[in-house]
Amino acid sequence: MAPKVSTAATRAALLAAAREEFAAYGVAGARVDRIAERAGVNKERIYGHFGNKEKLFDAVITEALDDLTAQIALPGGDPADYVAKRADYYQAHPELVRLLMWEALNYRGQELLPGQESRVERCARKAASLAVARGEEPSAETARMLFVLTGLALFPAMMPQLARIILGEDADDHEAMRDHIAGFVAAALTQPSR
Amino acid sequence: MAPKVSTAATRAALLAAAREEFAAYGVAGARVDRIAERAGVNKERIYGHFGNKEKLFDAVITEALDDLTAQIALPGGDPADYVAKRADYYQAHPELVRLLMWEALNYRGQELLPGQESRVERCARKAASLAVARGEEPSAETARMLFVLTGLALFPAMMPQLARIILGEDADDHEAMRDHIAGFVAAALTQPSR
DNA sequence: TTGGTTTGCAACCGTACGGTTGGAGGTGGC
DNA sequence: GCCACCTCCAACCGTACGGTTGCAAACCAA
Repeated sequence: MAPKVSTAATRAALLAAAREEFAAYGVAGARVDRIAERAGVNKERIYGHFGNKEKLFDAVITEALDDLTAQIALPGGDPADYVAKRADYYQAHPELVRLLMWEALNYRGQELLPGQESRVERCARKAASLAVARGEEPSAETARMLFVLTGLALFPAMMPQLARIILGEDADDHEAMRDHIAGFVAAALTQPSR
Repeated sequence: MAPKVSTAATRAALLAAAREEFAAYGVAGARVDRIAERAGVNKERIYGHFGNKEKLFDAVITEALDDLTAQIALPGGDPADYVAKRADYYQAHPELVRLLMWEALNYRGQELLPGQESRVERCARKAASLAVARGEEPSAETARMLFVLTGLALFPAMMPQLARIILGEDADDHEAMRDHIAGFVAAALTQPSR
């Protein structure tokens, strides 16, 4: 049998190369030749390891976005600080933001891919952490709050074009936007919950 | 010369068909044969009117998103109500939301397309309206506030997959999410501005 | 030592796709 | 009435692309 390390290394190289290619171009725009070249592996190996281009995309999405939710810390006592840190993280990792967007566009109306259970679980723990920090029981309302905080953190990195239209030259001032969002969250959450 | 009405009708049919196709599939995934078929026009007419597939996409983006900003009313005295109405609008028009996302993914790091001046101008007027409603002078801060309100309204329609992960079955409860967001905005904006 | 399995490669295949071409019909100006 | 121009069509073209094939090398178990 061939060395397992080598087989695993081939697979890892393909996933890393595919992540870059799919982040930049999406499924339809990505090219399997470019992925193979970037990985330094023969393109037939993509079919050997993953089956076809779309299954490779599924694998990239599952792995990358699971990694993403693993990296993001639990909300602590300060939701404004949490959102600011997340906004910084997303700004620093636009390729992950773009994968989230390709995910949304590509899997519209579909069930979650297999393999996303831990991603769901981590988000449930984040919502629970947020509830506890607010002295509340976890509920649908705290899940919505987590979703809204996630949206506030993500949106600037997702929509640079819209930022350019609304903000003009200020669009590039990430710190100002991050601080504005943090202030917005602080203002919203110093009120007693509705 | 051929009847202008007929020429304009061909162009309009192509744009309408292209809007649906690009909203669903993006540039790379869209098919010019499908666009022509949907428009009931020969595919060569796409090249006659627009030049190539990407220029057709540019035309669709410019027209559709200019229409979008024209349709959205100015923020009035109640930003929470404004955001709720916009959230409802985006939920009812997912194809426009998707075009915004394709725009963001496709034109990363590029200058705005020619023809978007009125879109920029309308957004400037919205930011000004928001400032006036708050008894403030228009400033970078009110532009950021408009951007944040836009993000809050858009995010649920943009990220149904993430909604599914964070909210589970509640992801389909648009009214609950819209009201949560409106409450969040009301709470944030009853504070004196920082 | 041999045979079977696994992994990987170079070369190749078929077609789906964006785009082009040659010609037809209608219209208006002279 | 003729010619030039505009617009549109059916048929076509070349190639970029996802995916496949036949074979080689390495490894392991018997």
